[in-house]
Amino acid sequence: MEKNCRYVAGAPFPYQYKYEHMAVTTDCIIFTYDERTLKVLLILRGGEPYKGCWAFPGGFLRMDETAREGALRELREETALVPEAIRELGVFSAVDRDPRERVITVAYYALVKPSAVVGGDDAADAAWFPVDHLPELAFDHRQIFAAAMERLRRDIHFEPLGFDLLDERFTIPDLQRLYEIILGTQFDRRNFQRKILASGILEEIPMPEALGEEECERSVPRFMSMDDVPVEKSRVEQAKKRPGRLASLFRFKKEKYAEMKREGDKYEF
Amino acid sequence: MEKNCRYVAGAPFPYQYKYEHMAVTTDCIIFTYDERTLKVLLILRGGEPYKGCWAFPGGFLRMDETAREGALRELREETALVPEAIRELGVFSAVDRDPRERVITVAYYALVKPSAVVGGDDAADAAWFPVDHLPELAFDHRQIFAAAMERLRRDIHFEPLGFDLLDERFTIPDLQRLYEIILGTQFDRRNFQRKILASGILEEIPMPEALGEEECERSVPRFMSMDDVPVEKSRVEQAKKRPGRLASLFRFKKEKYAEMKREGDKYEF
DNA sequence: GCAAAAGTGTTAACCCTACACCCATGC
DNA sequence: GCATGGGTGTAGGGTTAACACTTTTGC
Repeated sequence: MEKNCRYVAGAPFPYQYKYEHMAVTTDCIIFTYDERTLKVLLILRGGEPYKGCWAFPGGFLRMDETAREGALRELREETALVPEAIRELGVFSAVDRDPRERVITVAYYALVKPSAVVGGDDAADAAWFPVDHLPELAFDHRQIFAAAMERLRRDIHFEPLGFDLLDERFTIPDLQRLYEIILGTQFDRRNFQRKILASGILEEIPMPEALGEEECERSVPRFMSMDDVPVEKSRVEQAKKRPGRLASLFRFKKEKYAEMKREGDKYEF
Repeated sequence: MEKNCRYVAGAPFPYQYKYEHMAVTTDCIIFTYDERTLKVLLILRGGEPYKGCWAFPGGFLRMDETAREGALRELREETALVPEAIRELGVFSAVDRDPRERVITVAYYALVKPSAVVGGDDAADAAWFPVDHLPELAFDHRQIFAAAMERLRRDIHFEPLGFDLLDERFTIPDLQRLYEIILGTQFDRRNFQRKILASGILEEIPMPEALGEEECERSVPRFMSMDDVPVEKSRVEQAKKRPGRLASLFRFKKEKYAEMKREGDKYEF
């Protein structure tokens, strides 16, 4: 087979090809839900182009990794996050989307719990932004973001994505608020409760256990949006704030959902 | 900005880079529905690698075109087909999927009417294969095909894709068979009819017009699967074949569906 | 006690499913 | 006539949406 490329060790431009090649990058749109707000993770760009602009974490794809692996690697390097699952969002390939050279990007999106946001050292310039208050974004990342929001809205109907955005234990009203934010609609409180419970994927956490909140080490959010102050919202504090009956805590029954999927029962919201 | 690449005119390998680059290709999975069978379009590979194997139409992405444009161009060049719409299926990026060099591919899928299959000269080696009788495929195209089938099954629930696969005029029983093949299920004849009519996206073709079939130039299928003989199935011939009442002809009300989409009414099957 | 938030129950409208029945056509 | 396939109507069960009522909590 005729070779179309060669490597010239020591040359200033050692990778040489018969035909022009483009660069391939990956980008990750990471959502979380905290303080009743849907947020995405952005990185402040330290170098050109778009220096000083915010952008989604990502970078050039290596030769020895798949696009998915590359996306996860860049995300880990830049933010120390390791989401349970990332989903392919699509390819963005406008010819002039990067001023340096022809670059196409494979975008992924993922959902993380607020409690998953810990550690990560080389990411002094990472921050969470509410989805409706994004700064100016580098490259075509505004367009990528729009695609991610639309996709999230579509996918949440058929997969219990909301639970990936909430902490281990959550209340149903909280879950409802999340769905309302994502879908931009309002639901009847009572019907929502019944519907979500009827699906059988929730498990109530009995009271005694629910009260033992103090022992549960709550990790402090690692990245904060600009003018944020970390707020510890234990069940007790939540109760102290405003009147009204305390909501019960629930857990997502992962195994039950996995079983439903195996059996072919389709989850739908 | 520091340059990472250069062009050395006249050199045997004129495109030179500081960092290794991968190649990017596009592939198209084209479905059609003919003779009560769901089929995909394959190209017989004339060169290495996988010479003599069948593969989906596609090729290397150029520097001056988006992935979508590249996919459409390759498809046009190889098969003379110009589908109304192609949808991104996903990126396939296993590191060893191409023996020549590192190649990732952006796959698209599209649906075409049997009548759209005409002309195209440089495609002597293109052929339609029933989806359940595919030959051995080149590269990871078997895996790409599986993804395309799954995707088609998912998408058809929320978009009237079936109509893209049928000719301008079709009967409801034909449409039902198509849905059953794609989804692998059976529907009640009567409920199917009512449901699809209730959606309001079909328009009946009145009898006199429906009978004027002869005038309607039917294009002869351009590509045929191996052991196929072209069969002209006019309404009259269809009637001649087997007993039973003739089914009415319908047309897909494209404008009506576009309007529904604008209004936010979601189509669902 | 009062307002606010959470949880439970009820009813009526709607939709979907499973049929029964009738119409048109070839043999 | 009879078998085959297409088109229309209807009754019953299940689901959903809208709302009333009760419980728990802060002030």
